[in-house]
Amino acid sequence: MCNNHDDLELRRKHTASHIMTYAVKMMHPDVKLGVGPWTDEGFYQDFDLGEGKSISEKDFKKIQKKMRWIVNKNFKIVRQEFTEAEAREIWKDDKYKLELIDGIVERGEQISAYDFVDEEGRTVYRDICAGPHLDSTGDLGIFKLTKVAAAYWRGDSDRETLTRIYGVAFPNEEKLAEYEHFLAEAAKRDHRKLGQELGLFTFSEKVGAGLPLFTPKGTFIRNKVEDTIMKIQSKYGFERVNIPHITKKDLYETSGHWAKFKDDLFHVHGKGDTQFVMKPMNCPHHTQIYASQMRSYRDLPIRYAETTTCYRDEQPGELLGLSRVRSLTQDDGHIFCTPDQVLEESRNLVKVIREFYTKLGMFNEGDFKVSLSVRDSANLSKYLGATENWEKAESFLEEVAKSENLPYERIEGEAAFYGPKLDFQFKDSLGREWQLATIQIDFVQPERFGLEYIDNEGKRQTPVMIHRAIAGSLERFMAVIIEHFAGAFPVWLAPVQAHILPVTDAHLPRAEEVLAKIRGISGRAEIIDASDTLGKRLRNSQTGKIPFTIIIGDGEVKSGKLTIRKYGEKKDKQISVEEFLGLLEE
RNA sequence: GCCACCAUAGCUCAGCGGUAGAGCACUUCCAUGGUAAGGAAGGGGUCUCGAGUUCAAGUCUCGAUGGUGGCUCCA
Repeated sequence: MCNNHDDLELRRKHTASHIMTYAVKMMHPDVKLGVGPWTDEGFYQDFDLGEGKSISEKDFKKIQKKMRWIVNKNFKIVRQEFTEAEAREIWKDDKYKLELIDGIVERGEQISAYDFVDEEGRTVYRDICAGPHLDSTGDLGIFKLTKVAAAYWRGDSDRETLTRIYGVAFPNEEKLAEYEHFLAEAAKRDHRKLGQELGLFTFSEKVGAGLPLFTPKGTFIRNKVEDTIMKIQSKYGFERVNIPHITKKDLYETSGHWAKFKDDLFHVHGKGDTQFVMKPMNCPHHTQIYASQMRSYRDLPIRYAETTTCYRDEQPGELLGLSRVRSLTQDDGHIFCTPDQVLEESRNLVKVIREFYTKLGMFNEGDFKVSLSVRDSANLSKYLGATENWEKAESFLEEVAKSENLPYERIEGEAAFYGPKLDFQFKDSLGREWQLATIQIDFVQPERFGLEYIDNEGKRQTPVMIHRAIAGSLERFMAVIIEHFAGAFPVWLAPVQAHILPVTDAHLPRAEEVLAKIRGISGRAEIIDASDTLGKRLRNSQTGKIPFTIIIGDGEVKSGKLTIRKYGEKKDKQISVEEFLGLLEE
C-alpha cells in the first residue's frame, strides 16, 4: 500500500471494493468479510465464503452485473460513527470484524462504517471502514474484476484461508484502456516469453520445476555478468574461492540453519550413513576456508568471492520463471573484518554496486530503491550479537547510504536476527520489486563457527562477517535485465552483436572477411546466408533484437565500407570496417 | 503448501464425445533477391501422464505432473 494516490482515485477504489462486496453478499448472504483495501493497481476484498464454497473467475460476469445494478441505483454513501459497544453489537456474529474492531480500539481510532442508502433513506448495505468514499455509488465509473486468489486472514498461513477477489476501477474507458495497454506492454517484456523467443533459457519437465537450463546465448549473458562484476570488484581486493555443492548436515547444525531450514533443503544420501544436503547458501562453507588458518588482524579484511549455484526446495506455488527458482546461482561474497572496518568495506561494496548498475543504465532514480534494515527498537532482545557492534554497524550502513546518496529508507524491525543490512530492490516489467544486490552484516555466524583473529595486543577476537551479492542470483538478475532491456541488450552484453547479410551468394567471401575481422577483436557475429530474401533476413535480425545488421552487396564490396542498420532504427549508415569494430569495443 | 485458471506439432493457437488442423519454424526444390515475411512440395502429434465414465474420450470425471496470477515463504 502506498499513499501517492490522489484522493479521488483512492475514494473510487474504496467504493468499488464496497460495491463488489455488496454484490457478492447478495449472491452469498452468509459470506463473512476479511479486509478490503485499495492498492496501487486497484482494490481487493477478502471473503470467507463458508465451508466448501468457492468463487472462480467464471463468476465475475454475474458479480459485475450485480455491481452495475448497484452503481445504477446510485445509492448515497453515508459515513456513520460508532462506539466500541455499538460496533461489537452490530458485528457480533462476524469474528473477523470483531478482530478488526479490537485493532481499531487498540490504536485508539474512531470506529466508522459506510452505508449505502436508498431513495427512501433505508440502509441497504453497511461495512466497517475508515474511508473515505465517493458520495454515491453512481459516481464509480468503469470497473472490472481481474483475478481471484487465496489469502490468509491477517496474512498468517496458520489461520483461515480466505478468497480474495481483485478488481480495478477507473473514471472512464480511456483510463481502463491505458491500464490494459500497460499490461499488454508488460507481457511483451516478460522474461519468460523473451527468454524463449530469443533462445536464452528453457525448462524441462524431465529435469524439474524451478530448474532452469541455459542455452549458449543465455550462458554468454550469465558469464558476461559474472565477469563484469569480478572485474569491477577486483580493485577492492576480492579473491575467488571454490566450494563443493554438498555438505554434511553438521555444517548447518553449527551455523544454526538446520533447525529452521532443514525442510527447505534437498537431502542427499551416499553409500554410508552420513547425511548430506545440497547447499542452500555459501557462507558456512566460506567460514571453513577462513577457519583453516590462524588469522592476524594484519590479514583483515579477508574477502572471498564466488559465483556458485545453491539449491533450495521452494514450494511449487512460489516458483516464477527465472525470478524464483530452485537452483540459483549467487554471485556471492563474504568479507571477514573487524567491526571498525565495516564502514570502509560497506562503502566499497556500494561503489561496486553503483559502478555495475550504472554500466547497465539501471542506477537511475526510480529504477530501484534501497532498504536499510535495522533492529526493532521496541524488541531489541530478539537480536543476537553485542549491542555495541550492532549500533556501530547500523550507523556505518546509514552513513554509507547517506554519503553515497542512495535513495534509502530506514526500516525498523527488518534486520535479520544476525545483523543489519542494506538491500537494493529493482522492478520487473509489472513493477514487482526483486531484491538483487545486498550488503548484510553478520555477528552470529563468526561466533558460532568460532572464527578468530589475533588483535594487535595478541588477544583472540571474533571477526565480523559481511555477506554481499551484487547481482543477487544470476537467474533473477537475468529476469530483471531481460525485462529492463525488453530483450534488446546493449552491445557489450548481447550474445550476438551483429548479423552479416550478404545480398547474394556472390558477396559471401567479403562477408567472411568481415566476420574474420570481427572475430579478431572477440566480437560476436554470424553470417546469415542468402537462402532467404534480404528482406526476410533483415526482419529476422530485427525481431531477434540483434544490435547491428551489416549488409554487404556490390556497393559495399566496391567501396570497402559496411552498410549498418542498428536495432530499432529505420535508416542505415555507411561506415568503415574499423569504425564498426570500434562500436563493438566495451 | 493455499485459492483460481491453464496444458493439442519446436512456437502461437483452432478443434470440445465419433480416434487430429492452421500459421510460423524445420527439410528439399525453385528463385540470387538492396532494406521487416518470394514460391512449391515434404516431414513432424500414444492431443502432458495415470485411472474412471461411455459402444466410442484432446473432448466428460478424478488424481498426478508442469505452467500462470495472487497468498504464505524467500536463510
